[in-house]
Amino acid sequence: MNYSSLRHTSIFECCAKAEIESIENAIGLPVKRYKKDEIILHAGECVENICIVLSGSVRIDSNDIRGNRSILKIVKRGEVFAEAYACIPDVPLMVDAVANEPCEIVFLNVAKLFSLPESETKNKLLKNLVAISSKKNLHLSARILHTASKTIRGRVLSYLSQEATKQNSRFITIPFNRQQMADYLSVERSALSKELGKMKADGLIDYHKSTFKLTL
Amino acid sequence: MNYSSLRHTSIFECCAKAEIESIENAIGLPVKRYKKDEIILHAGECVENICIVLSGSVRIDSNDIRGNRSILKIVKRGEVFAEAYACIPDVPLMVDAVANEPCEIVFLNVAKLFSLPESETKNKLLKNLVAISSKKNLHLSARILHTASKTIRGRVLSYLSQEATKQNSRFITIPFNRQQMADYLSVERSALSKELGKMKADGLIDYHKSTFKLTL
DNA sequence: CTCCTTTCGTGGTTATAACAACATAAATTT
DNA sequence: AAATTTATGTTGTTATAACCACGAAAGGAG
Repeated sequence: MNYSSLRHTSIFECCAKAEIESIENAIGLPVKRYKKDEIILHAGECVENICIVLSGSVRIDSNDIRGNRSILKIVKRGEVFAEAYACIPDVPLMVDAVANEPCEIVFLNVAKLFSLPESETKNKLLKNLVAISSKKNLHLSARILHTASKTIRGRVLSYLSQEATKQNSRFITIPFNRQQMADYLSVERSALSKELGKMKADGLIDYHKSTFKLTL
Repeated sequence: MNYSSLRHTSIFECCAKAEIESIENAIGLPVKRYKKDEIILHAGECVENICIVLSGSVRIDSNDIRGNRSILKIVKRGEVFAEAYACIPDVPLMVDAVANEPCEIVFLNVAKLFSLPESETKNKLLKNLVAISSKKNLHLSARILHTASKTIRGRVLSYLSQEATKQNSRFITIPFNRQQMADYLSVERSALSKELGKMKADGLIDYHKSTFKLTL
């Protein structure tokens, strides 16, 4: 097992090598390698493992009934996925998890983790798990908030305002290009470009690429 | 303290009276009463307590920059709110929590809970916390999925399909009236009514009030 | 530097949803 | 049961965003 990589994952944060070993001995930490585009988890199946991305990256695909694929999320090295499903038994996956590039995934069985005798290490893991889940919660809630407005302008303002608050500045840099920003706000790219242009003309914002200025 | 009510909350699920008492002795479980429409948590403040609804109900309000109020959620008796914020220190609330009717709220300090020595009871609470958070996660993800489509029809189908899967039947009852369904899908009520009518005409669905039939 | 690819903005067209106003039906109150 | 309120459906109008096609700009690779 590659402990140095594992130590830098969100779920094993603040764990020493010995602690990870003790977990491995107690409940096992199987690793699996996947080729690019290989499916790691299929929609419909039930999972009982938290999946940890040791290397490479994974994309979470939503495939609605009529074959409309859309990428919900890219899970990067050190991050985890499927943890919510793993913590709620018997709920079938709504999405696919696919290797976005060659990757190694470590599987952590949650039920076994829970049934472990109390220990400092177990406690750390649970704490980390709560933090991961809570953070994701806040992100999901924020996105819902930002896509609540019926107009593109409203969505953009909602999103940029929050970013401005977070970054504590009216000059903000967002982690998206136009297409990604459009996807995040659930609008069409060119329509977003158009609206951003109008907002600039109206003196609401200024921008260049992914840097924006809110002219309050 | 009203232990019998507390025992039936999601966070204290499966805890005996003695266990709750031990938690109360160790970290305290202050209770506060609120009048209808009294603000329990203000947007902008940071919270460190999980808030437990002992009686009454609480509504989570989003007030965007331009005074557009919208009800994000009603938290009922036995449920908790603000838990995600409480688990991630120093993140300011994006929403208000307001007493929807006279209510009693119990406050559970997460940091204190985490720093408690390991015990069976602490373990139960953490497990419950993970379950609560994970469940909420799945709900939020589902909602994002359902509002991803750009058309009302797509959103309705996405939502109803999942409900059909969950309820394991093509006859489904949803927990919403039209207005609530429209809010959930982020569309306008009358537009939703219109589209539902069209979908019925197109033979896709049948419905009466809040019961639907997917004609696959 | 040139070629190629990707990203971004623009214009025009069309589909769609928001909005407003009203009608009908259902539920609640008295 | 009548009256009031609330929920739902309907119609028409208008604003808006999706969609399509294109061109310009930026970024990378050879």
